[in-house]
Amino acid sequence: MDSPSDRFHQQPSQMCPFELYRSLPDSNPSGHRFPPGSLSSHPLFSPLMHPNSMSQKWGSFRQRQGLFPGLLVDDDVSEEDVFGKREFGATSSSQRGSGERGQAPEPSDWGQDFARVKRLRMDSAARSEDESIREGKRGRKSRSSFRMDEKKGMEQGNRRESREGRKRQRQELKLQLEETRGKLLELQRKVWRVYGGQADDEKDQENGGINLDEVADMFSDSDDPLVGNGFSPQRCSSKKNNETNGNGNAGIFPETSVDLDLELNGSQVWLGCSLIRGEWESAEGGQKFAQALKQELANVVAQVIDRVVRLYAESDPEAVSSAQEPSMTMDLNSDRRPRPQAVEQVEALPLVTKSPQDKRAPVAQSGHKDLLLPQANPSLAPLAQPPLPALLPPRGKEHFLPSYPPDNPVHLPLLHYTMQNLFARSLSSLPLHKDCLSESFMDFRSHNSAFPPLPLLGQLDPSPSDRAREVGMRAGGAGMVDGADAALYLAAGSSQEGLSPCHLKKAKLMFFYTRYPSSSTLKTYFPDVKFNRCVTSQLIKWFSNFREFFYIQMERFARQAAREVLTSARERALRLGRDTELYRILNMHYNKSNDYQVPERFVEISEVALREFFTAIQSGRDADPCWKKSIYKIICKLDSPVPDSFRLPGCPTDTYRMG
DNA sequence: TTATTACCTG
DNA sequence: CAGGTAATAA
Repeated sequence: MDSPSDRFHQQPSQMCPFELYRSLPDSNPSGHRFPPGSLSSHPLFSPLMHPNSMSQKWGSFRQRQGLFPGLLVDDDVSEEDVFGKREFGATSSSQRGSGERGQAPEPSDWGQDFARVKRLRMDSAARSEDESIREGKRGRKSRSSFRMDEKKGMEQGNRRESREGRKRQRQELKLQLEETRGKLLELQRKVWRVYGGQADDEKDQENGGINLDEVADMFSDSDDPLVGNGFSPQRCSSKKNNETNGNGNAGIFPETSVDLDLELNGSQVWLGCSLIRGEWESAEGGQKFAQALKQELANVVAQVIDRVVRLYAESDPEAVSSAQEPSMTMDLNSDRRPRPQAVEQVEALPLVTKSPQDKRAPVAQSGHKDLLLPQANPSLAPLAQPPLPALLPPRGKEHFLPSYPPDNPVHLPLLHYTMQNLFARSLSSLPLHKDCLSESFMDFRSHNSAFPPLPLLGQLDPSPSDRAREVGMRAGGAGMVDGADAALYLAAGSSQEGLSPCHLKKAKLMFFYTRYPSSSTLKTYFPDVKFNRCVTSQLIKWFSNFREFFYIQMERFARQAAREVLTSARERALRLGRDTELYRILNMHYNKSNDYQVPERFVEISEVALREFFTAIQSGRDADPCWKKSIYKIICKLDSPVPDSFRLPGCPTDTYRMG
């Protein structure tokens, strides 16, 4: 047999750490990866769904691309800028030259239509400010209220005349709006086709309809019923805009800022990934697309962390100074804190809440650590309860991408947990699917220069996942969110000392590679755990339990095989393919959520163990009270190196498959 | 002594 | 899966 490492390194080669992305263009009939209503399900339009990001990101994108000169006017560019300084038609045609790129549908007529409507709107807006405000308020009033207004108008004929004229103007405007609206909708469809690609087009036939309509809604006046949509937060905010901004400007392009939990620093996303529209259609388009998504997620994560760190810094005056250091570049020297005994105390009492004096975080030098420690404390729950108010000025995400300090694994996990907490909490207020979370976490990992993209995270497990899934929620899961993984992240975030269900899950997956991990190995692969005697022995105990289960199954199936009379049946029973019952049991035990591909190596080792048990039983060695020892010895030597991805905090399982 | 393991039990 | 215990090795 090859050496363990050799054989091990063979198998995971073709795996893609972003399997999810890679499979993006494929249609997914079951649709469980991108359920309707999930933001992630419509990556193209997700920027559009965010009132802010829509205007900023997509706006800047199309500005860069010069795609839709007509639409340009309603973006960040002020109206005066467009109509006052430039002649729209000229602008339109000149931009068209650079913007067409050969394949875009001719948008100039739409743009001109749009400009006409725009002018009309400008005219009416130019009347007077208060008037237009009243106008807007009146916009949705009933006819009776109009009549009341007219009665008042009788008193002053001039006013009435002008009002009549305005009314006509309004109607005209409305008509044109309707017309424009239709064209906009069409335009949206074309944009969708151009950017979404044909595959997505077909894939999203079912939920794509909703999507298109939603986008159309966002670009249209909000007379449409808003009930029953999938994105109530955005939609509601958009509607609010329309109602409060009477003149309807905001209704057409709801770029008005709404304080969402996550505001994306738009241009970074699209500009950062150097995406040219044409590339989306090419073969690599999917991957670029995925990168765009990744980057967007990373941005979100970075900003959220930034905000919460800031928040916490504000809530803890003593930590402010450290929190205002450029983000999370961990102070590696923070361990030379003047009160090392505090650390000792923590380590000695891993399962006990920290003493109040430790929480004080007395020295700014150690601020990062202390800053984040309480995140784990339940008392901090109120921290992120409000939907994260003040938004920080966006910072580059590289500030957050942890340059993972292998020599000092204590700090990063805290950061990681902070992210986990954040995301877990964001779950409640954002329509993000938990897939997004996992991906964003992985995004951090994959951006980590110290650990290049993980090769081990593999393809779908060919074994039937149904049975594996019927277990449902994790047994030990603190299943707050409907997915075990999200819950695990949450749980992991709730204590930086001691072991969480997430750690248990990780340990189980590690068992696929190593049955007999040394304590130093454990320390290496659980960098987010504060190791003390108790925690170490608990981890060791876990692996002991894993082994116990493993060997019990092996012996059981070996005896079962030994009972077979026919040699063929016996041989069959000693095979351990991925379609066998024994495999299913093992997978169920160590990979309950079935979101990790069982390494081939583990299957082989299991079969070795099975056969060893079998031969021992066959030869009657099992009469010896310590007959298993020799088998243990054999299995002990078959440990494989654990993939590097396990060095990172958190579960390495949720990267490529959710369900 | 301490650490690790297997085994048993709940 | 954790607690307890005994055996064993360093």
